[in-house]
Amino acid sequence: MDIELMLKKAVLNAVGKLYKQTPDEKLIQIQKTRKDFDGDFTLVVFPLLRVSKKPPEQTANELGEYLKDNIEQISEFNVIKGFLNLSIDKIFWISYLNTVVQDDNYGFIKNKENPKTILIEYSSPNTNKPLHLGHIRNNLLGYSVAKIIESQGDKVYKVNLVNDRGIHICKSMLAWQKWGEINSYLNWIPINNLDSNYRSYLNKNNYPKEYVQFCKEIEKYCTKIISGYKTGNVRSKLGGNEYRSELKIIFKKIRNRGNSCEQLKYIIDNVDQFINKSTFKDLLRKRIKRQRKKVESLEVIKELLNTNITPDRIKRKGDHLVGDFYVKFDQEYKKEIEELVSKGQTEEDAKKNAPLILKAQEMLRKWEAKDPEIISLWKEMNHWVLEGFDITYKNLGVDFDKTYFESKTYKLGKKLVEEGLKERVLIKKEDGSVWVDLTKEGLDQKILLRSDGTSVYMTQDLGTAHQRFTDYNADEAIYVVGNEQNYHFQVLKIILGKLGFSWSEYLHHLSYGMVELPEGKMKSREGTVVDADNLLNEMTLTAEEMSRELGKLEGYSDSEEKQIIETIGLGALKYFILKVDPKKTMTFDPKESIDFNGNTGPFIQYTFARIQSIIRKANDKGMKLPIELNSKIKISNKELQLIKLIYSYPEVLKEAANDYSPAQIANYIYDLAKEFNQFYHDHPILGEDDKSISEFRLHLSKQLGEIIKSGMGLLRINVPDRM
RNA sequence: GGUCUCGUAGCUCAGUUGGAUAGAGCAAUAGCCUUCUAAGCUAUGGGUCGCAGGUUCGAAUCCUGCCGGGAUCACCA
Repeated sequence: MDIELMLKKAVLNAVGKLYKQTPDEKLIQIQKTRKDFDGDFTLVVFPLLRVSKKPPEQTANELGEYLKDNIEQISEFNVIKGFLNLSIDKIFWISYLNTVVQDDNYGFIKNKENPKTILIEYSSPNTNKPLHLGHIRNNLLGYSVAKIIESQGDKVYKVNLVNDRGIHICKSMLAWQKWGEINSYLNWIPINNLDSNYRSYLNKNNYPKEYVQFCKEIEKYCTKIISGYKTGNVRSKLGGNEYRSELKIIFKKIRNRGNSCEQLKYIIDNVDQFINKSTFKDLLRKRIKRQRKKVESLEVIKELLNTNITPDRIKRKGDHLVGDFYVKFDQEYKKEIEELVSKGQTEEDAKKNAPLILKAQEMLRKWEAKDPEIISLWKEMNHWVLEGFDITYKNLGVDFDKTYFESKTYKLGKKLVEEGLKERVLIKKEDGSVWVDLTKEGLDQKILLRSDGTSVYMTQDLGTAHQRFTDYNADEAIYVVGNEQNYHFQVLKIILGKLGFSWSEYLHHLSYGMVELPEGKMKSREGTVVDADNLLNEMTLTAEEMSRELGKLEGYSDSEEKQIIETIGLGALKYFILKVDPKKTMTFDPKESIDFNGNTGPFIQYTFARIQSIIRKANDKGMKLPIELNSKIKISNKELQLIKLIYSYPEVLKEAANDYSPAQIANYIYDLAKEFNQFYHDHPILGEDDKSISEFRLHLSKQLGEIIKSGMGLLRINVPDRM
């Protein structure tokens, strides 16, 4: 039963009876009474004055009297200025709570009539660099909105469109070809810039297996020889003391390099020197025949060091490795531009003429011509990146029903354009390029096919939109894409409309604001990006530190500990991002923004854990929840307030689904948790003597816990039973 | 320059189908752990809702102009 609807009808009825005139339904404004006034629902009477033709206070009083006398659930009313505050009988609220407790999917809509099929695209990464903070917002939003819409009974398909082709990936490929030898890579990659995983990995001496083997071999041979000299087993004619001292020097050099990381670099840098030393080689070859194979294996290792790096060899996440090369490309490209400028070219020309960019463009052409060598490199590098993304997605807790690749879809849309030309919706210019004229819509002209007949981004998006709607027979499609593309989607929608697709009006752009750092925008070229994997890691570390400090991790096994800190760290991050209205630009301060007190994820998780603790204790006591609550008990204002909050949950979900706004759920849950903590503070639950009241409070708490879990679940945030 | 968008407490954000005295958290200060988890609770201070007009019973919310920040306006994606 919807009490608000009932009230509305009652008021309509009352006005008709009292003033002999039925007002427009829109004039009946029922809203929840504000906290600082008595009452549950408020009727704003100002709009009704036209009908009543009496002053506001009098009108309100007359209506109040009538409603109190005629509506069973209305127990009290009061009038302040032009506001009629109505109080609903507490018996109603208690019985409402009763029905809610018995509903396992409270707030969710099941078996909706005519459910819609809705596609939601999010993430849409480029395969040339790892995911960053902006992607985190995108992914969390996309996943959460999908869940929220699903909760309202519609069928949702989550879709990812991976941008795996284009000049950007060629840049990484080219840099890999040029500076990808392991030797070279380890030389230019700034060790300090490597992520913490990699650093700790090096410090643990877990070198790539080839290096480990290499170092071991060298060391083994050398000690063997040296000890041979010492014990006199090696005859002097085989080498003499000169070898011995030489080997000693090599060892000393290696060992003087400080940490293992630098030792490794030193060995790699000087591998030629070691292996080519005739002394060393000859010694191994001639004098220790049995070791012949090992000498050869040294050659193999040398070979390996001169081959190109892969994620496997260095144990670096593939997306990060490819990202390294993207950055490297940019650095070298910049150098070339500077050089050309110093030789007298304008910057603009230099950007076009730099050899590197020309090569990258050539590579793209080869790719389009399906050059086998390029294609296989492209496949390999994309594979690395996608493997890396999968890990990040898994850590974030997001997934997809289907992944589209631009390499397969980029040619789509041409047909649509051709048809558009036939229909004379589009125009062909003299040079053969195809445009759409949007000047009537207050926009510019937009190109759809280049003069050489190839498609642009827009063409492809037209095609994928069409394909998706047909693939899924969808009713709506939502694109979770940053607000920098507002113009693009505006145009996309108009063009699809012009091409005659009626579904174009059901294409929504969920445009979210950028995530900025305190210093301003994130810029990958300037290194001011917050890497997604790093951030997730650091959140967990902070959570661990915090929990230890508070002594919350005592008495847990390692795996329980790990689970708790991950839940908390991730919860803090996800909540922080999702509580902000999607469309707003948000600021993220890595050091200060992430808090565990106040309006945060951990605060809510903590509240949930508290409730679970009470329930555990109740079970221990053998307390059972009654099927039917005693509706005659007295309940406090705080308790009433909590029931009213529970009452509004379904409405919050509905609004959040309509507005694509997880933030509304986040803020609601925060409210709920805050109110609960206040209630908890001064209402004993298990310690209450009156059994009916104790049962009621336990009931109430349990239900609040359920809603916290359910709401947080829609934000993809887990809640721990204890913390 | 055109178009779009945002501007609320020192900071991060709620609040906008027009409704009562504009709310939280962080930071600051002062309190509360022999009782269900103190990642909690209570209290204090902190505001020209960017500015100026307009619409009306009533404007942070709607309209216009201005100021300030951001995005976008490629035969890039």
